[in-house]
Amino acid sequence: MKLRKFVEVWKKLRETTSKKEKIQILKETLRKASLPERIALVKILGERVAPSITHLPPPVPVFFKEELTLEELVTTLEGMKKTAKRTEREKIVGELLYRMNREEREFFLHLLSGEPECGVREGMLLEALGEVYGKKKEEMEEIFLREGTLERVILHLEGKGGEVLFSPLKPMLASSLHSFEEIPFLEFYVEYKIDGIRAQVHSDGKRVKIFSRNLRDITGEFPELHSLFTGKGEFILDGEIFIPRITFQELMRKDKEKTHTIRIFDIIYLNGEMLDKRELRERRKMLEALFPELVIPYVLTRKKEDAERFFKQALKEGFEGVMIKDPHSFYIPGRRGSHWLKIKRVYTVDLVVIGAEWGHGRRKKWLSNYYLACWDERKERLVQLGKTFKGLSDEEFEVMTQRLLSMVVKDEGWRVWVQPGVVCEVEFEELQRSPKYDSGYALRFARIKRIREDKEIWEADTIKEVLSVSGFWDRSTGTSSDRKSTSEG
DNA sequence: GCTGATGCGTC
DNA sequence: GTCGGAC
DNA sequence: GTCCGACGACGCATCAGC
Repeated sequence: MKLRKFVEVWKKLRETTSKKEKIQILKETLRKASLPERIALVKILGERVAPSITHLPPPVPVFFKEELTLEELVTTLEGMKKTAKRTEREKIVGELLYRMNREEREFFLHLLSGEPECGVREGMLLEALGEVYGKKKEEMEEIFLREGTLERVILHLEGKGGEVLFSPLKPMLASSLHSFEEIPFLEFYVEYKIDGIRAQVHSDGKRVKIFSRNLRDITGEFPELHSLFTGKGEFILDGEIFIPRITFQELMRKDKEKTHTIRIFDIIYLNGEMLDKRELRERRKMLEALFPELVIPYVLTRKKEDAERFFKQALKEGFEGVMIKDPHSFYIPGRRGSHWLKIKRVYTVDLVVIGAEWGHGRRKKWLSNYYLACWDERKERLVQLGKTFKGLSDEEFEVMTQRLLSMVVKDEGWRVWVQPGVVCEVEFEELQRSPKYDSGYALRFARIKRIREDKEIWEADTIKEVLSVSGFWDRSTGTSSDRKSTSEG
């Protein structure tokens, strides 16, 4: 499909806000398109195919007569993301620009800014595809869940998919639970939750491939794990890669000699059979028969106290928390349902707001990202522990913005520094060493729990208190902690 | 060769 | 990753 | 219930500019 032609479609999509109309447009376009064109189309509209680029280069003359097609654009952009260096990137973008007319450039700029911005994403594309291939909505969703990407949905519908082994599916996700009281199951699994790297392991008995949470092939990054999975038949497993007793931050460091290990918590495919429609209970049995030594530590119970006990044990051993799972649940790829629940350790401290950034998009009108600080040891100076934009409602943003604006001591345009005055109760999941902040530490997953109107700034915590609350020393020295790191606030 | 900026991956 | 909000 | 936008922390690779 000529790019020029596609841009016409894109403009039509932008012109209407009607979902029905959009689907109609997509349907007609898809129907007329060839297979490669269809794939290019769903990729450009439904995925983030464009790499980001900060400085837009000028058009670079290129002696090339052929008119740009959508397919060429997509393959070029995909190639860029993989291999191209920055200078190379700019050259490629420049060349593409040179070959585009005004309207094509307009579209391309939108694309480079992150998204095509025509109000179409996976959901609508899926519906339109369904109409083209004469499939019901539920059927399409089913296929999409299993295949993971729209491209693979198309191949599936064309009868060219069906390859199960070595084509990754989206891993099942979990929702958060904040207390053990809320566990909704009569009987449930409680498993250790490991703070590592999600891994989907495929094997046909000889070859092994490992995929990340985002379906990237990470086989080559963990050679020491391959031999665990050969000679045991055909299967797909779901698990977590980690190194015992080290923090997530250390796990991310590449230059260490330490060996990775893996724990498995699910099996999705075994010797020719997809197991996603088998109950977890059954899958667990199969997994245990196949890899007894690699199964995640777990208990099966009806008692919430057991869960709590297991949670404490998990923390003691340096894990992140526990997962609670319904033994009767299916494996639903890509879904964040209520069949899997996670309960993680959280810490709470009182911090002072020392600055804020203006928001973007729907938060444009508010100061929406707050700089958080605690006292240094002598309570002489406030030192920053990172920032957060999470936890406040729209209403609270409004109030906070006005309040902070009245306290500005330095206005830098995109952000302001304010006189310390606002104290917040902040929840976070881990204290990390920071190369960036003057405190030397940063909070991971920080969010504001509430504004402490009742507290003066000198009642905020010191760095020493933050360290102690988060059990930082405990974990790095490997000694166990009895502190009240809890999920129940 | 160093430093800071930028992009992308993990969570 | 988390969170609030929109659908 | 589910999805989406708005953004957090780090480490690593790359590269521009010195």
